[in-house]
Amino acid sequence: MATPTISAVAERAGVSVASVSRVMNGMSARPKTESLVKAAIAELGYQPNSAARALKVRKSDQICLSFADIGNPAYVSMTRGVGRVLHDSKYRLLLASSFSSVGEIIEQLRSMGRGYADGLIISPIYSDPEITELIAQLKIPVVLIGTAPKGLAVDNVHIDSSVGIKLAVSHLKERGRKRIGLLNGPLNTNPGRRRSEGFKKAIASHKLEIEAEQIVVAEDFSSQGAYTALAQSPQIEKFDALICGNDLMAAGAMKYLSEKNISVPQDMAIVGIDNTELASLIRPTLTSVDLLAEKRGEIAARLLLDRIANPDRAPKKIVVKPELIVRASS
Amino acid sequence: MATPTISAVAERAGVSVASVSRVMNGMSARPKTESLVKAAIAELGYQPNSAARALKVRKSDQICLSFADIGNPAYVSMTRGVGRVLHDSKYRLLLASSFSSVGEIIEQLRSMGRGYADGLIISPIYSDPEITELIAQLKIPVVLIGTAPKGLAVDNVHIDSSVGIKLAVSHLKERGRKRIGLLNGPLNTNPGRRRSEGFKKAIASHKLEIEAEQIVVAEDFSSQGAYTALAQSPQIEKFDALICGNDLMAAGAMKYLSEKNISVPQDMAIVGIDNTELASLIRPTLTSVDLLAEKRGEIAARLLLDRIANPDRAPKKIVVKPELIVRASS
DNA sequence: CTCTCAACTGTAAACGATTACAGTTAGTCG
DNA sequence: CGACTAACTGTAATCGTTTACAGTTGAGAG
Repeated sequence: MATPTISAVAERAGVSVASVSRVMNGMSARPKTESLVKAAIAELGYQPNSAARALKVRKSDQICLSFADIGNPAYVSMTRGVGRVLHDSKYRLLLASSFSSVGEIIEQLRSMGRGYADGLIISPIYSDPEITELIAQLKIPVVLIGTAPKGLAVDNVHIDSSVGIKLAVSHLKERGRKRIGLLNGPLNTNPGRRRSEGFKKAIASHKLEIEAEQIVVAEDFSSQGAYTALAQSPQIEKFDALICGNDLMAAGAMKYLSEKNISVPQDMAIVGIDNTELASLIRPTLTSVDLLAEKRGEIAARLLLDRIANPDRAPKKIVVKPELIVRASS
Repeated sequence: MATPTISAVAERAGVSVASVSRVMNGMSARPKTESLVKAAIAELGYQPNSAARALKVRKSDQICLSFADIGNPAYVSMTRGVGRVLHDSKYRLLLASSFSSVGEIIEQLRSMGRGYADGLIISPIYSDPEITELIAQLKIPVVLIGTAPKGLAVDNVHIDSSVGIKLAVSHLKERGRKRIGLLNGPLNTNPGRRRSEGFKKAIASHKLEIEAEQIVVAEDFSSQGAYTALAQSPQIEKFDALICGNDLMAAGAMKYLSEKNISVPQDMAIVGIDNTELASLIRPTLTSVDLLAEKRGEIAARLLLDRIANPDRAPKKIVVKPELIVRASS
């Protein structure tokens, strides 16, 4: 009852291994050969060994998706988008998540040289020249989701979250808010940095109408982190609008505010980011900037498949536009 | 600049390929040999080809996690638990999600014979004799999360969700609720079926105190599905308590109720299932039965690693106890 | 009936690692 | 200093496929 090999099938069908291989791979064969082989395959329940095949053809039929933390809903959506596209292809999805340091990303990128994936979709939360260098040296196609370091020739799906913040700020301004805060996550991450930059730019472009602005940095992008950060920044309570680093943080902020009897949106407008399902489930429903993570995952996966099929085309950069979804909180 | 092979390293170091392999795998070697090899590896940036290794040693260093839908928060938590455990091992995590039919699960199980995973953690949403049969025939260790078909000798992590429902019913009864409904997901799924069974049992054991009970079946486990199902079951509004198939459904139900001006918990107590982060973020905060998905994922991963290390031990069944987390909604 | 040639088939050599087995070292002891 | 032995090293076979190349087949033309 050992797992049948291609030679067992060949013997059973009375043909050569080459013929079996050819039938398996859909190359032309005499009808009689084909039926003999197919019968033998069915009888033995033969499944080709993927390692042997991978060794020979230098393809693993796997695609690796690599991001910081599977706990983050935005990455989950991204995974869903990638998964949906790959589901209809021959590729399997290898998840390389939960790296918590630059060193780990580097480690992971190094190990891509072992050839266990035919392509990589990566959304690095940290920027680092060594990471850039490693990505550049990778011999498999790479799609980068997020801010691509200049000079790195890879396909790139980008969403300008600073535009998203600008949408939020303009919206708040139109609603007559004048004292706008940003409750951000850590600034040593790409998303954190870009949110702060975008916020400053947006404020600057409206500076006549804005009376006060402030950035509060939480220790992570969680609801608890947001709650704690607010508790430690009492002056922010005097503001009339708060943009939060993501929907979870917005929910954490709303929890804090309701405990302090600061009403949303009357006393304080709240805008989240990511437009996750959460936004429509909490009360008041949450205005949120949709960064279209699932769609970006889909696009990235399609770009990758396209690039695998067509390795020489020039790298593409696809820019996705954030959308502001206005609900009751602002 | 072709990828260096073990022979290149051997040549460079002036030793045989066998020695290189031995140094790579930590077997004893003369100090001089070891340093020569290590230097050559570093100079060439050698990474062993995983397919060649897999072919020879018949191990892929991959573990497959297979479940219905990556969109479901419970599975996401599970993935997180599995991921955390595997992160500290040599195994990579292969995700096989999004099967939408029995046929697809079968297809997937079949392909496990290709040897691309050393172990499988599966949480099948449907039951089917053919699935059972295929799992039994698999030559790699399997851990099943969920209800194991009798007679199937695999490691199993089980949570008795009917106990969870019982906790919820008892709790509601203690709070004086007498007309209790269950807003369930589809009954052709394992979770759906078990929730209904548990509900009926729990009601039966309290039947003196319960005046009315009803099961409403939504078309899926989503918040939208729950919302729609409630809208189509007006009589349920007369009930004074509603247990929901998961937290998302509970949120959907609460949305519907608030639109109908039925106040929670005064007019209607709500209990969710899964105790996701959502439960503490919505208002009123949601009482929920924690099915400990993340913990189950962790346990499953550990069971699998243990079984890989120790293939002959008897199958274990680990039963996890659901916990009722009481919050404001009940 | 033989020849031609296109279409198919089989043989055997890869792919890049691991490892049994035999051969080589070099250290120790008398 | 030589013999013995334990420890290391090298050669070559092997894992299960794919595929180049050469060999075979058979249908159709003459």
